[in-house]
Amino acid sequence: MDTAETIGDSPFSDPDRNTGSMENFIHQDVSLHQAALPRSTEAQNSVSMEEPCCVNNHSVPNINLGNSSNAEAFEDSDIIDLLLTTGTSLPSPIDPLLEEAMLDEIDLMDLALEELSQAQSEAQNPADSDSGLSLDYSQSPASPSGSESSSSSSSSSCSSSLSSPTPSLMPEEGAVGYTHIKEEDEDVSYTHIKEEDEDLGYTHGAVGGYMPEQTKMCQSSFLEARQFHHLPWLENIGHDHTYNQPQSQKKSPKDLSDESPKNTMLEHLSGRDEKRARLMNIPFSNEHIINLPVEEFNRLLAKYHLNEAQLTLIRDIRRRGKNKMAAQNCRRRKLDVLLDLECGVDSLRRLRAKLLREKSEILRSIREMKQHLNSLYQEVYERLREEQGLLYSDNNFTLQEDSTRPVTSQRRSDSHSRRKLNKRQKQKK
DNA sequence: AACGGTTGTCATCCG
DNA sequence: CGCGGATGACAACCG
Repeated sequence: MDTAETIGDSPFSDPDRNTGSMENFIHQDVSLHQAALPRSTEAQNSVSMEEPCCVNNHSVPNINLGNSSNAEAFEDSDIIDLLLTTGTSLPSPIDPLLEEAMLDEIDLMDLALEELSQAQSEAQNPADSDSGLSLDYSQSPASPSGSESSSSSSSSSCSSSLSSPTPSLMPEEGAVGYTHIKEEDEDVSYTHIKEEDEDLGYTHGAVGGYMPEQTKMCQSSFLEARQFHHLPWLENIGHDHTYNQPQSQKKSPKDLSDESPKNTMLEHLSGRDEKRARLMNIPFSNEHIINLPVEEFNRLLAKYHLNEAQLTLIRDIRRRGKNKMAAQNCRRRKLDVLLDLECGVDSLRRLRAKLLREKSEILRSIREMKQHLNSLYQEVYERLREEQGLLYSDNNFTLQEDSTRPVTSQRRSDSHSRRKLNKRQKQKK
């Protein structure tokens, strides 16, 4: 069952998410295409969770299956009871009504789901397509690992057009650090440090914990949600899984080319720690302080004769820098978890709708079989009556519509009257 | 001006 | 024990 597979395919449990990500995309595209096709009876059953999920409740409230006016009106237990009782000899008078009502409800649900799918396919025009969006990720610098690169481009496809935070351009804010240093502008040249940097062979992005390998099932949901509600938080999420890269590398060409006075001012204001480092004559860049591995970091410290204040500042800078990245990772991860949960909810909703639809199909076939059986009974009874018509009156037969055993009781009464007749004949003898 | 979102930072826990 | 990552909490800033 594909739905079960999809449900079990939790983004957290998939060890090989990178390879599966593109397949998910293909599936989604196919599903979208299918969803846009005219609906057929068979197609109803093909609704699976491969369709783009993460349809937020708030974005399409009319499909909320939790709505009592919708398919929820038929509780599962009711349907099961219905299924169980249809096999009994007592035809429930509400059976047909219930079935019809349920079918109507399910049809309404189908329509709602179909409308949703069409809205999704319309939202994903070529310019907005996932692949198109992912192209923007070519801007992002080489990631520490190839897998992460592919992961980021695929899993965060819906977000790449979104404004990725460029902290390097943001003014420093928030709590004040441990070392309070009077901030003055001093022009300390780093020219002599460059050579040292190259010797270190330091690779950007070596630091970082969260290696997101998750393939998001719900990329399109971002587009949807943004399209329908323009949720501000969604505009900044975007599953940008290039968490571990130094923020200076995450600057897009657009940012680099944007040399407006405001940005230059921000650039100037940014880097409180950078200024402190200059003030304290720290002989290497903050980027190195933050991103170097411990061993190389210690080696670097050993190369210079630094006083206690300088060492303290360097350690603070390193700690703050690492924690800054960790906080960013943490927040993005939190959003990912949230989105995955939404995907899970949506998948379960779809599964529930599918199961309800299957149940209705089963009920429908049961009803047809009962009608067929009834007609067979009637035919048999007509032939019996033709053979022994004198024994029965016409009003003796009343076919009970939609009953499983209309003739059984009839047959019982027939045999009963036959026995009476034989008894009378014997008495006459 | 109030408010919600974003971001940096600190404190703390944990491996 | 120190280090580094994760995360809750807080504050500053922004739209």
